[in-house]
Amino acid sequence: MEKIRILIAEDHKLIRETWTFILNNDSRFAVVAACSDSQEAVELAGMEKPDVILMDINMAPLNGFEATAKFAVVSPLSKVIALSFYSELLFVKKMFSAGAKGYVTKNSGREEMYAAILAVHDNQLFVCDEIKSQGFDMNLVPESDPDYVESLTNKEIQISHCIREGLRSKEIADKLNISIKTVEVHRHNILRKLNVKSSISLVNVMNSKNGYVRYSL
Amino acid sequence: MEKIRILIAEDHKLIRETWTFILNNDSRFAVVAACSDSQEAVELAGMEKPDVILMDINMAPLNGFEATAKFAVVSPLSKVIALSFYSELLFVKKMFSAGAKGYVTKNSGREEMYAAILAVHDNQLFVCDEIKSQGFDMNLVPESDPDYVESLTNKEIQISHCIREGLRSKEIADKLNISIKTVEVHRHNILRKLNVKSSISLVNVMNSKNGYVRYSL
DNA sequence: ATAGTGCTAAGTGGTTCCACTTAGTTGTCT
DNA sequence: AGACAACTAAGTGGAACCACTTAGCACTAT
Repeated sequence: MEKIRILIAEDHKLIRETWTFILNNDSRFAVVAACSDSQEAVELAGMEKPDVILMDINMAPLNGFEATAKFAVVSPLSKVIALSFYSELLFVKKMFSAGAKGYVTKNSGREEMYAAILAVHDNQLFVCDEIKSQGFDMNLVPESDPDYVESLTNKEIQISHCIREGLRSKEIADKLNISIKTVEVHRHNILRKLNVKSSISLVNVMNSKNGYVRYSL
Repeated sequence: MEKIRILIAEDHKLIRETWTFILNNDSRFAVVAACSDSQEAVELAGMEKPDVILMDINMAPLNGFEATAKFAVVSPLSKVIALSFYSELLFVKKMFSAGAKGYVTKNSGREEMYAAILAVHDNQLFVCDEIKSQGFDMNLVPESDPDYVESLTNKEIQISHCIREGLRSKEIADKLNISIKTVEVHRHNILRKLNVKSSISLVNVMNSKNGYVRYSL
């Protein structure tokens, strides 16, 4: 039985070193490379052609989505498992749309990680229990639908920035010279499109480095 | 040479199991107990009298400060090392004031964790490089430096973390087993003390490491 | 010309947040 | 014993948020 060859891309040093250590101490696995830089990860994937790539979605300079798309080019047979501290369904859907085969949050156990690696290596999709319990249905991920998550319009992007800066609907309305009701409609549409449950969650999504590309104006 | 006996209190299952595994595979250390509940951690500390306690600062039902204070009662010789994803200096100072002997963020490496455990076990104080690089001076930890800012109380810090994570007052109340009205009072006091006008602004302050808010576009 | 998209905005109704007050309990320090 | 701080929690009132609907106007691509 050949060992499953693994690449780890994770910017938290503690977690990266820890997983390298743990997986290398299990006869089923072999960590062939580990790095904290997503661009480097793409290059390493091209050279090593690992069976499985463990990929934090919160990385630089490429975010998890962009990196996953590049893995498909440089090493199409590698299976990507996304690692994340957050369990926002937005991220899960985006990562699967980008081509990931598994998604594991940091509330998962070690056994769950083993299961994830074995599953994707066996050509199955995998999501951890925490995501499942939030009602995520793997069958509803159309692999071929890049716009599964709707993109924001210009106005929505502008207003999402205002929200992030802590402005209230009334203040945004004054600043943009529109009605507060219009702002509220936009706010509602933003939350719906990004599948977050409150403006505070929106701020977290925007403040996280993995930021959703289209936030730039 | 006796092994250093360690208790791990950490609610993220992945991290808890991982560290249990790693430390148990090092001849210098022995993990005698691990749990995800801070109250349970206090009880375990009383029974096991571990040499070192690795303690996440954001736990329930007791937060890291409260738990650290209790450790000093039930097992005065145990050295507490605080673990945190965040590096706000305010929290570092609070933990040292509460009696912690070390502070390690999750950006630290495995070797740094080993060093921390060995250091506190040898009656030294320890902070990780990330904290040091932010200008934290261990010598300036006067057990009594209360008015740094108008500092938050333990409960307020705990609740501010919950707010940051996007939890609503009701959800926080359920998680901490207190009334929603109590949560609202704490929330109000947090905003007043930190002089921010909304929870969203609070999140921005907390998401920025050094107190200013970055809005990179 | 017609359908589609985006921006605008009003309305309704429920929930949450925010500000502030009062007040009982516990624990600590002097 | 008295003062003080922290935590608890109730109440009041108003503002803001959230969900959803309807609908007019401008622009564009088929």
